[in-house]
Amino acid sequence: MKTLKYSRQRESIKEFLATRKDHPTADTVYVNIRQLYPNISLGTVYRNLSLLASLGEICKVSCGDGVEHFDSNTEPHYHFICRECGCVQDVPLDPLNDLDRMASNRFEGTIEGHTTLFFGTCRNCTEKVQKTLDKREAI
Amino acid sequence: MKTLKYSRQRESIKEFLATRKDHPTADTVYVNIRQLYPNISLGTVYRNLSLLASLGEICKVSCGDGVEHFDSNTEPHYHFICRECGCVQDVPLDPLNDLDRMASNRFEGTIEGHTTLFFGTCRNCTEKVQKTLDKREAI
DNA sequence: GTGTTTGCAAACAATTTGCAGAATT
DNA sequence: AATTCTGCAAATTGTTTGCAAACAC
Repeated sequence: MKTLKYSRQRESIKEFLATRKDHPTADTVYVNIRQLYPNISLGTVYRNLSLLASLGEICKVSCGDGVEHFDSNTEPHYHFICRECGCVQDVPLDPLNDLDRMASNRFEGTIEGHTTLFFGTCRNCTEKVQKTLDKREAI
Repeated sequence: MKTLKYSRQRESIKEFLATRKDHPTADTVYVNIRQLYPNISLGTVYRNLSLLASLGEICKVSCGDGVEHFDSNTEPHYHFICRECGCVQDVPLDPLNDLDRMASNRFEGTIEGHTTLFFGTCRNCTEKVQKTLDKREAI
């Protein structure tokens, strides 16, 4: 029988994630938690992130950038990743459950859900690109 | 100036990928190409897969399973990953360009496109699960 | 006291890279 | 001849794991 025991490290990881709406990586969590618990180890961060994710208290977000991101928002929702700076953001769009039905109709197997990842240029990077163009124009 | 030179290894990687509609990983490509070129190295496979992907001749598919998959079909299309066996398949559903527009309306930044990954149980695994249930019922 | 969690370091898996020699143009 | 590509091995990166001590119940 495996009961769950309290740990301040786990608690503070959960709290930290809740304060962020970007989607930090394990390493970012580590660096930040260390300000409160300087002795915490990266292994502990990874262990707790996995545990919390398997308990459904947070969720793992894979964006194809080679690193896992973590999100305190466990409601299914869409994400965006910027091709310029790699930042990950939420897209405030209700997931289309129709998509699952449409896919089921054309797929031999059981479809349980989907994730959608938008890509493009984030607001900040779009502005930067615009400024660069403006400068060129001014010459 | 960097011109592209022919290489049989690269050619055979491209040909191999074209014969497969599952979405092999670099290692699977490696194991298979080795039957034709026993001396090929994993590094060469990785280098060529990246090169081909950046040329747009194949594409990289990230499924959140920790390994990159590669696809000879460069048309944008949706994918499915099985939670049981981890296999990756195409979902024959036309990508919804509307989604990009809907997301753009609610997002400050430039949305260029999206990928969608369905998850669930593939046909094979669904059948297996069904057989297990049948057996239990029969007792 | 029993069982879980931690910090640390070592292990691992996927991918990338440096380099001398082979292949392509 | 000039340049690109390959095989090999070593390096890098992100993540997991084994273990003794610390902590929670």
